[in-house]
Amino acid sequence: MPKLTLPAITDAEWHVMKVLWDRPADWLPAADIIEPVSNDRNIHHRTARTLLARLVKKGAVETRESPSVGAYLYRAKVPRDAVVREESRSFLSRVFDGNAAPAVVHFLSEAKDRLSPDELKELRALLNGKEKK
Amino acid sequence: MPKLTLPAITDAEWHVMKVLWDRPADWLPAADIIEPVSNDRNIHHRTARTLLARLVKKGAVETRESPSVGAYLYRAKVPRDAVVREESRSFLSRVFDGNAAPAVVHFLSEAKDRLSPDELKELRALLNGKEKK
DNA sequence: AATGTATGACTACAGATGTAGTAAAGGAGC
DNA sequence: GCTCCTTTACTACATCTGTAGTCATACATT
Repeated sequence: MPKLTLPAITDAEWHVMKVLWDRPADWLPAADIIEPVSNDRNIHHRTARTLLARLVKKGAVETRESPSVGAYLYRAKVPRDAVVREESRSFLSRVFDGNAAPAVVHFLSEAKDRLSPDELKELRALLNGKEKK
Repeated sequence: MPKLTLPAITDAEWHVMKVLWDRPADWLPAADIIEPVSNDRNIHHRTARTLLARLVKKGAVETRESPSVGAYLYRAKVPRDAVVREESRSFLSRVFDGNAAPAVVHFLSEAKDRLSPDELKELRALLNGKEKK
């Protein structure tokens, strides 16, 4: 098992990955990926296609021959969670010297007055849950 | 007032900024910045110096003539808070679609069992403080 | 069959990034 | 005063990034 090293996903590439991650189980034709990306971000479809190609090359996306010869189907190969974890880790180490607590405080303060009651409850539960553990 | 647009600080540059941010009020000679950076990260001092120069160029660091002619003293020009806020904002929008709550949950879960009682207390206070507001 | 159209392969290209070398000039030591 | 070291200034350079163009091909449409 070649422990799939997480490829780095750049800013622009994230938009492509998000489309794929929204339907993790489906093999999508190129158009279904390129269109939303190029529309949402007002980017040339050529650009979106390049991003897709780069993601394939770096192993973040896998392909399969499509029924229509000469075309491919695409699917995310790296799981979103893993990438989120890795990005969070590197962000944390860079900006908060690796200390999660200040980061939590920061985001909490920023999000102040924008948290829904449900979210508040969830957070409080997390904090309390910890305690009991 | 030319509302100082925050320059983007790259990964490598962060290490330099951290040294400067540790003593925000002092004008430091180049050596005091370059040495720790190149030692800690095992980087050539030439490289550290280039990073410093780039930071000056992009307006993140300001300089002043030093008593010893031909040399400069350096000081952070952009405040750490502002950069942290901006980086956090862009991270949040990229990785968590701009929603702070999931991010808080994420970091909280990750930090689980590593939070000190004091940190726990602080977080709880923040959550409750919000409520009263 | 002729023509437009989507697709994939390859190319382009400026600016950012991480890494470091060379040149020039002034002070420190002998 | 001559030589060496430090500091700034400038240059180098491969790679990555964001952005997009060209080319050949296979399909779809008329």
